Amino acid sequence: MRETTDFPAKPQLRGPDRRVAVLLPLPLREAYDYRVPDGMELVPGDYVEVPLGPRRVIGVVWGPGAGTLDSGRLKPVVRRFDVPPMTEVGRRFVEWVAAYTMTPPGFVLRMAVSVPAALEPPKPMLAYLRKQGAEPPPGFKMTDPRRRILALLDDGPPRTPAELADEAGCGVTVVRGLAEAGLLEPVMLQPTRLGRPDWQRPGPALSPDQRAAADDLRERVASGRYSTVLLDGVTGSGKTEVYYEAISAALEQGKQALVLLPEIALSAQWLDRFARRFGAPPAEWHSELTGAQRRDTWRAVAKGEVPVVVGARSALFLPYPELGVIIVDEEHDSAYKQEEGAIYHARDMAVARAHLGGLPIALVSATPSLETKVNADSHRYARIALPARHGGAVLPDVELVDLRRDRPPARHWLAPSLRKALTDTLAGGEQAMLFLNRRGYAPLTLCRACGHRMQCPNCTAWLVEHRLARKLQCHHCGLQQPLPHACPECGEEGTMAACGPGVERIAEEVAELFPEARAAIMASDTLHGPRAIQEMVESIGRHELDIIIGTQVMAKGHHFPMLTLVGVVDADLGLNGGDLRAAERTYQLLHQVAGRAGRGERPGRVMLQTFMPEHPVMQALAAGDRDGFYQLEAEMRLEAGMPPFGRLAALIVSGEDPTLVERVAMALGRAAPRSDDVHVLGPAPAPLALLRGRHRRRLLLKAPRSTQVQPLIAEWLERVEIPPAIRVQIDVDPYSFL
DNA sequence: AGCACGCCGACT
DNA sequence: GTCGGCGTGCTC
Ligand SMILES: [Zn+2]
Ligand SMILES: [Zn+2]
Repeated sequence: MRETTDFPAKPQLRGPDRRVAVLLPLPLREAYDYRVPDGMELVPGDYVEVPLGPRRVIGVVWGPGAGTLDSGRLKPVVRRFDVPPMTEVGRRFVEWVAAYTMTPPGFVLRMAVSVPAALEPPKPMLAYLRKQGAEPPPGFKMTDPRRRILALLDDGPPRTPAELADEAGCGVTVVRGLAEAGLLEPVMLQPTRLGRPDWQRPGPALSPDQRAAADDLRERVASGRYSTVLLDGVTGSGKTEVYYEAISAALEQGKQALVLLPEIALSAQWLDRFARRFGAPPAEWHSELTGAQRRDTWRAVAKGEVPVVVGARSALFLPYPELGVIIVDEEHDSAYKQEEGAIYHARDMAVARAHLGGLPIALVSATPSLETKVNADSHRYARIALPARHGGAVLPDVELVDLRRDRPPARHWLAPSLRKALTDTLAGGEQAMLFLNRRGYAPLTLCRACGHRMQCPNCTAWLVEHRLARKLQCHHCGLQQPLPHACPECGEEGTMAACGPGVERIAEEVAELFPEARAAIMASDTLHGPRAIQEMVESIGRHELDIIIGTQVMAKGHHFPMLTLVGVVDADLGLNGGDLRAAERTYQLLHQVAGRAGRGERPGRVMLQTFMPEHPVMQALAAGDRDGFYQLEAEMRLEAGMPPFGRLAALIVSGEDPTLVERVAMALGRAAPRSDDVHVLGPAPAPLALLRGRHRRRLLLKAPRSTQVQPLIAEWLERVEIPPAIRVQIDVDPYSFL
């Protein structure tokens, strides 16, 4: 079964001096050699434990040893884990991501071995069955909770004490009491696997357009060759049913399917819908999983027991034995860009993963990224366009509210026309949503006496007032402090004033305008975890709420038939600040928000409050002119030589000492590569010039699209000495300038 | 990334 | 006199 023959140079694996290169999940420059002890057989990809200095770490056998170190200094591999080895494709993917993002390979490997506990065999869990024919001992009171647990066990599989207690609504002590009385039969349980999605289950009837799209995708999956497809269709065009067919085709081949979603789009609604189609939910992979869930899922994926994974960007690094298709839903979403640690764009890495693995990938969106759109237009990617479904959603009517004329009262943010629309909607017994992508009560607090502004000491950012929590908060580093009564600058009391609105303040205005209406805030800090979101979503679905005031968490994937009015409180919010993608992202976000209005029978109405109704983003949204917007945006990028028509890479120089940061940044600026078509801009203060106590300066390299920027940057960095107190982060294809 | 080694300030 | 601060450097 376990062959050692696929090593390119197998002699080192056998014979007297057997050594292997082991890549460790640490930011080291290369793999380290280890001696293979007698009796141990290793293949590339094997997960192993090795000594490193005084400690033991896990690693992955990367290939035959380099042999540069004399064998006397080699330490032996401690043990091999009993898990299927990382595949060749998996290892090449780690190397590819490392090379592209200019991250040490070990650092990328760390994302692929993120759950060391998964390498150990699972500990069997204690579970209980009803012991046949056992009678309660004399004096044993058959209480209600005890009876409920026995009844539960009479029909059903063995369950753990925790599960039983949970189902019976009592404590685990009740279960223990029954066990001590000899009424339960203990059994050891292997971790349970959820039901497997069944590809043979018939799907729903598809429209002819959906059928054609689904057939196209099925064929690509069956071909087992790489291709990238843009699946382009508005909300309600039935994209999801179409890509389910691709998943079904991958499972039919005995391969796995991966669905990537922005983290906040991974809702209970999504999972339910999947389960209805395939008879079982997929495995989930996201930041809210517990350690045990992570461990079981990782191990099950490695063993080929998980046919479908749905997850956030890190799901890309799970140990799939043989992926058959990747779906990137909401592919335009900026949440796919990982900005901390290894900096990568999961959508782009997914395309590379598909390429390396020889499998199709579908990028799905109603508002594709300009990158993807241009790739589809130039036929680098295929395109499947899904028209709006007959009987499906009609695009809502989008109106612009010109805040220069239609002014809200002082210290209020809802314009008269939006107030009127809210009144009408409520009178009609329908629901409304007010969208403002800003958490808290007010984004800025200032002193009316001296003008002092409350700023985060660690970041270039205002402190945001959270009135419900009675705190000032920094949204970048998490700093919290109580609201000051007196101005910290001039000492005057009662002069601190809230400036501008957040969702909490909008909720206040709503309560003032519509005291009878049932209103609630939906924001990531008011809803803790997917369960809270799910409860809120159900509550809205049951029409227990009239007005929802929401941030980004409301923009995704939830559909409410009675929600017919969407008011965007500040449509201009993302447009300020000069970000390269500001217009594109604002368009995508507002388009998605608009899609929340009026599905099903009722027409929807969307009102965008703006100070710049003439802005192309607003005009395109109002006119429903998607193609016109993309064309204009593409022309501007082409003109400026910006992505997707040019390439960017950013160097972020950071450190605690601002003068040292500046000195290193200047040295990098002087050593920058310059030629006719490669330019380096900066150093300039980075978008957050101070972040978590570190001062940051940025240099931006701009090159033609065909340029390979990595070698240029590598040479550039070698020309400059970087002191240890300074960190230089490389962001190839920076996404956000903010 | 850890973890040790190492060389200077305030403590039992 | 030691305890401990974290700067620097190594780990096959
Ligand atoms: Zn003041
Ligand atoms: Zn901060």
